[in-house]
Amino acid sequence: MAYDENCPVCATAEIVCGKWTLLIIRDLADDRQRFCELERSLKGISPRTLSLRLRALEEEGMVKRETFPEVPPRVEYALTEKGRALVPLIEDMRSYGRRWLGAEGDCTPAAEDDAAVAPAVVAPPAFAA
Amino acid sequence: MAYDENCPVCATAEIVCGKWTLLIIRDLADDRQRFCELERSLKGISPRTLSLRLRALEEEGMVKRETFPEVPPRVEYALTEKGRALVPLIEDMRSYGRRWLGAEGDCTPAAEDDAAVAPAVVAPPAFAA
DNA sequence: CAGTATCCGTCTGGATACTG
DNA sequence: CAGTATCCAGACGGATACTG
Repeated sequence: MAYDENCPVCATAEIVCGKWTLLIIRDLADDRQRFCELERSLKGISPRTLSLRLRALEEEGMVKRETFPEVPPRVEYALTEKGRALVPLIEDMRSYGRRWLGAEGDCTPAAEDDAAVAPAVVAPPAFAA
Repeated sequence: MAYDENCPVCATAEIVCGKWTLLIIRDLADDRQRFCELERSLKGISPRTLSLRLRALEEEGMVKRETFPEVPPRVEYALTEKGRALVPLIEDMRSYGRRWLGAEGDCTPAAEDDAAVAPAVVAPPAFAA
């Protein structure tokens, strides 16, 4: 982009401006998530975009990526301290949206849970070529 | 864009995402500004973009436009209550930028004032064709 | 001064398919 | 599951010139 890097507002704006960035932070605010969980809660996001955002967030140090060398590959994403520091910003946005934009939904991953029971494993069968 | 309109965070994000939007709000936070003043403090913005943003902000009810039928045309922009409600968000961003992004500048229009003395009128001569 | 019109490049992000 | 590769459309925004 092209504005003053030294301005704290501008600098934060550059991070915040990505279309899904804030939503990812929001989804990660409650607890760590795996790639596919984010993919589901961020309904409509493409794997490419999610991947890009996650990578950028990781490079900026706001998200921590953890890999588990298991048979069904598992990767979890969580906020770092730097990332968590963004949460109040999101809360402000939520308040604003409710108060001035008439957006009443809560849009939290938990809210759109159809079955609260643990799905345990979605698809344990092999997938190797 | 394409995400949940009912989510307060998403709804606010759509407003906040425009490249210059937040900066305009910030510049208007202190006091009302005219078009050319914004053009100057938002160094680098094109009149087209400024015009578009201002118009959008006006339609969304965050900015109030006031015209003065004077010989050198004068138009001033000011925040509405709805627009002013965005200021705390900007303050959060400023704090974040300072604390985590190492952005130390303040980027306020007043700060980059070269000569504090009133320039009175920059170019009073006629400009009519 | 306060914009608008036109043109055009860039970047973002979606769709789809494929891999480790 | 967790991505990556490719292709592509459309939005965003800059430059420049011109008008009321």
